[in-house]
Amino acid sequence: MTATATVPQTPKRPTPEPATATALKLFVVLARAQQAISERVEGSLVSHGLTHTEFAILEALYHKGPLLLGEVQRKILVSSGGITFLVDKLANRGLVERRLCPSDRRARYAALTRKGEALMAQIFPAHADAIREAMAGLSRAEQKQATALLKQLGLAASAASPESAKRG
Amino acid sequence: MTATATVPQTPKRPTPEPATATALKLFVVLARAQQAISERVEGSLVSHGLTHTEFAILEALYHKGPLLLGEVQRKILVSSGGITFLVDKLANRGLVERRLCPSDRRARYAALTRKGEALMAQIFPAHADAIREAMAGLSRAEQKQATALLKQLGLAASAASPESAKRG
DNA sequence: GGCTGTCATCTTAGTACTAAGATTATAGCG
DNA sequence: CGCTATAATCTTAGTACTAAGATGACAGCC
Repeated sequence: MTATATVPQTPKRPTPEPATATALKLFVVLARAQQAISERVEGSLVSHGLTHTEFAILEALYHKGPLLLGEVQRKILVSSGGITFLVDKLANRGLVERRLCPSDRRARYAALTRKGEALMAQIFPAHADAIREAMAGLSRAEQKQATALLKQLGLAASAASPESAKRG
Repeated sequence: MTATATVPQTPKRPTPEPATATALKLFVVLARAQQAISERVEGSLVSHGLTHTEFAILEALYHKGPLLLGEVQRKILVSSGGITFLVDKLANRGLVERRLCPSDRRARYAALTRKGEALMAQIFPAHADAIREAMAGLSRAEQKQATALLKQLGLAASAASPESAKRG
């Protein structure tokens, strides 16, 4: 690890074309906003010993009821190995259980246990509040506007990308 | 691992209050859009054997010139251990080098090597193109609108959150 | 019924990064 | 000058998840 003494200077780089510069700017701002929001909201999950992804699983089951592991996987966008790992962890904590599927012996449903239901009933309202507060930098109308723009953006980006469909 | 046979059913959950529902929706859409965009853009980095974070370091150095490790860290929002780890990796690949700081014997500058400069000159235009294409779901005006909204959102979320300032 | 391609989940090895802490150096005060 | 609090970077142990692959089951065709 050789370190060299020098004085730093800002380099000259080619200026991007305006349409590209606009896209680059949005890219950076989008990533920053998402990170800031996530960190803000994740704070309320840490105190319950839950990662963002674990919570996402609990939330999906809470609102949708029992789901096949593959359905959960596709809903929260994790790998197949990841869903096994995460459901194992939640099952070990007694929050989730696996159930047989009557029509397909390969498949398994993940479902909240009573303990998991109780936990979600307790923490989901606070989580929703944390999200509401995190979004308070925008008015309700602005939030709807942002939602419409981002939905359009996300759908277009997903539609043209094979990566979004491949996860496992 | 006990699995129980059952028929899945959708549960009844309390309906969130409208302002909260709007915020929840934006939260989901924001995360989805960010993930779709990231996956789309990261595809072009993988072929060069670079992770998103590695590339972010290279890009920061490419545009700003040599930076103290702590400056890089704060710019790309990683932990202090992370910056050491990542700069080590990039240095081992000959893309980045550490340089002494004349005024502070604790500090180190990270700087692109000639090899790193050449790589960035090669791949940054393609990366910028990938971003432009990923954002093509929105018109230029819509991109600017989204940028303004997200900037406001991100700044407000960061300002009220101590987590964004703590990264060590 | 047998066969083949595909699917659902699990297993395994690996990695990108974090949190906590250690070490050395600096800044500021008395 | 000495002391103390703080700062910059590195070290270490750990973890959340991925990619690749394995295993058993299902669907559809002949």
